[in-house]
Amino acid sequence: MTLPERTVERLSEYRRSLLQCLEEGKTHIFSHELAGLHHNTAVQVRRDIMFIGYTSMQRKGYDVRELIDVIGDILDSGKGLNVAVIGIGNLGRAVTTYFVGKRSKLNIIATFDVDTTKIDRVISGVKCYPINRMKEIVEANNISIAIVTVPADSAAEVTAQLVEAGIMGLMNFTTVPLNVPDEVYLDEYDMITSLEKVAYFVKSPRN
Amino acid sequence: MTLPERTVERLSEYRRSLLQCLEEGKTHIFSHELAGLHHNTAVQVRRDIMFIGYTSMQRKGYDVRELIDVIGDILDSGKGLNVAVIGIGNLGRAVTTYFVGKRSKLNIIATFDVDTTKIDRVISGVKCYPINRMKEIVEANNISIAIVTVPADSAAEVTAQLVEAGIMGLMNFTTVPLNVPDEVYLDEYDMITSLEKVAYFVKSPRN
DNA sequence: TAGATTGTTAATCGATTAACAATC
DNA sequence: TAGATTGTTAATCGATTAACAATC
Repeated sequence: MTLPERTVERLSEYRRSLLQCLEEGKTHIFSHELAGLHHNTAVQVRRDIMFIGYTSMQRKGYDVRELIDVIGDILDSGKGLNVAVIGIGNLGRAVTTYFVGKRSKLNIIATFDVDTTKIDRVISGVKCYPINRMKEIVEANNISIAIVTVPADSAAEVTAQLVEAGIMGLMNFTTVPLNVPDEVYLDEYDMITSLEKVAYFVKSPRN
Repeated sequence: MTLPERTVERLSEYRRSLLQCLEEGKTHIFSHELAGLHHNTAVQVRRDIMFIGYTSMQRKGYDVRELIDVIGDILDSGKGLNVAVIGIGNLGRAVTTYFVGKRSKLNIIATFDVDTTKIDRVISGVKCYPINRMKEIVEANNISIAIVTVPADSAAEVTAQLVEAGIMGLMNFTTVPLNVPDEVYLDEYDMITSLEKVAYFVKSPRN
């Protein structure tokens, strides 16, 4: 059974708030409290948690630690997945440093770039490889997810290589839409669109 | 009348493809062609275009140049809006260089940072100011949108200052949810959530 | 004309919210 | 108990897709 996309997103967000709570020594949390930490309602929270089949300590709220574990069972694969960042400009470096160190089952274990001066450099503990060794490294290290932060004009080519190398999930941060086969999961994030959307709603607020 | 959020996003994407078409000398485009450039159907494209009230040269497809203009009338405010980037680490620099130069009615005209060594530095032609001059600079330059790329632990404080300075739209790239008054438009983008979502759907493909 | 394409209404799908009985 | 909170069904909302008449 597959969860709704939006629920998956929120569970990821809840988990981080819950980890924060744990650090602060909070052992239980009510649905309305968790809702308050996000832009969200208590009903939504309860429904999301219903989806994953966890039930609370009635009357005391959800057990923070247990809920973290249950969300982990859903979101993390058993052993975790390996991730590569393709293109190590400002954005690639930002994304890499962002993720490394975050306790997570998702491990960034390689970066790639065409720029030969970057090869073998280590960014936040992750080594940079030449892009023509991609297939070899991806296969050897069982990398299943790629984060694409290359310039727009090389995006299509790099994507074809990634698919060829057997990547199963892709995050696209370039400004052009990518094309992948159906079996590859693609998440497109377009900053320009997001900013233009903000500009639109700043001017014409949703009454 | 306010357009659906998803339609606004797609219009922004269409526009960039159309600009690309224009450069390539293409003067007209069919709905199914435009759909093919995005992950999208011809019906969706026509419905989006219906919303903005543009009608095509029947039988020859949409006039590329005209459609660009009509989308511009909807998305761009008359004179354009001014934007600031708050926090000029890797991500802040990436975002700034990303936008500058893109022909757009959205102008990044200032960046801010706490790090005194960065003050007065110029990134992609945009000057960096100390964060304690925020209100002054925002007001003097009529900045209405802020892109927040500061570390998580200063996000809340910076946001309060931005709201106080009169910012009307906010893009949040930090890992913590922000709180703003109702009249301020907030777009949250969370990379960690996006990556965890990709990981989830890689493992359990939507049948 | 026949075929391709459009604009628009109606039906469907997916996600959120309202309502409420059950529990402590 | 009364009040707070939960889990879950039903209603609503928003966005996508199907269907189709109209146009060139």
